[in-house]
Amino acid sequence: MGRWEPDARDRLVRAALDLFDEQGYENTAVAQIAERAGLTKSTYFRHFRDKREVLFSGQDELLELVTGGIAGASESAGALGAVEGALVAMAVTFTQDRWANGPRRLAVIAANDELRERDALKMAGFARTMKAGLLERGVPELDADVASELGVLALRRGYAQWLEAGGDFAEVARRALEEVRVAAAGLEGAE
Amino acid sequence: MGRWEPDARDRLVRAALDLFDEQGYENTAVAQIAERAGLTKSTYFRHFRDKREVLFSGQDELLELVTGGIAGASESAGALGAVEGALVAMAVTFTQDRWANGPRRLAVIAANDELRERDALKMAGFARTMKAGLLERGVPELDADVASELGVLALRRGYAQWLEAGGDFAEVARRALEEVRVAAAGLEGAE
DNA sequence: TCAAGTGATGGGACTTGGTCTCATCAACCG
DNA sequence: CGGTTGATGAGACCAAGTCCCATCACTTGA
Repeated sequence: MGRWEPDARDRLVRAALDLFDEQGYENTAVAQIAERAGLTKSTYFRHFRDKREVLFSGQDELLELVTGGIAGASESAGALGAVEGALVAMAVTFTQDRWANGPRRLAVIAANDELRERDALKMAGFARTMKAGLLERGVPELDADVASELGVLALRRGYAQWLEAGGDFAEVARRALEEVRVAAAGLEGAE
Repeated sequence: MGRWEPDARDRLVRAALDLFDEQGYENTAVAQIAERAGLTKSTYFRHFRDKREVLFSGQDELLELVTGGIAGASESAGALGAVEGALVAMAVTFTQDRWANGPRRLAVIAANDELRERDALKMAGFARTMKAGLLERGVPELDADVASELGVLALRRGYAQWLEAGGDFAEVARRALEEVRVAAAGLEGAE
């Protein structure tokens, strides 16, 4: 059994989420996750590079969408327009069924420092990728920095809103970005 | 020897930075850091909660300055004005002698994923603390989110500029924040 | 002056994350 | 039917991190 059963990766993800949810991240050993999935520790580490990553798989795919979304934005679009292109491009992976476990996943991450750390790194990765794409388009360095940070903020806010209320992710993210843009434009200086 | 020699913590920090610099973070064991500092692994973990943290000590102190700086900003100051208060308040710890190893530290962090991960968490911590302080002042949630993210961006940019060019940190950070503010205000929408 | 107390350290056992290597077994292919 | 491929199992191994207890330097109070 186990051997050659399909979807080893998915089984590991589900087992991990269940166990983290039931008994907490720290009280769960990798060997235990593997066992529940009908696999072994060796196999776990063949699929995920460490204990945290099981909750963050699919990131690479998203980064490619970000890069493509920014590069594919219309010539005339400004920095934020290109960032919007990135958010909209990400929408193809944000489908209801694939993210049914989104809220549980968020709760588990929020409850643990190690996981929040990994989450912060992932977010920084989005920002870095957006910034690189913007620089590629000729956006000045400062503008690229600001636009990518605001883009990640919009992504975070949009994701949370989408998990809560559902709907079309592209639309939700677009609104979140516009919201953030208006707020940023309205901030006054210090003097 | 070693026992009761003063400054155990500082010795550990210096030993760690030296070793990470010489042979890389991954190739350095905690026991080795402790040994170079004339201490043992046990003592190391009494001073730092894990291997990464030795490069990030002093964070709590900075968070307190952030909180104080925001709370202490003048009544009439807006969100960004309060954030500026936080950056200026942090300047007391950014003195040339205490940060002589800043560039080496940055290089070591940039060279390693685990350390960049911790760095991302620390930055997220600054943002969270700033946001909390702004909410405390009655700033709307969205504005607090945007202002704190821009504040952290200004902190990062200002810190890098200060390490490179020196000068008064408060002044450098203030300029960085204003720069970021102007760039954010100038970003156009997507339509 | 000395005995008790305090606080930082040493030391070592132990668990677990993570790496590495080799054996095994199912499926595929000629 | 025999060889190849690719995912898995098994187990040794190292380092991170936890825990507990002994030890020693220094302080305090009688």
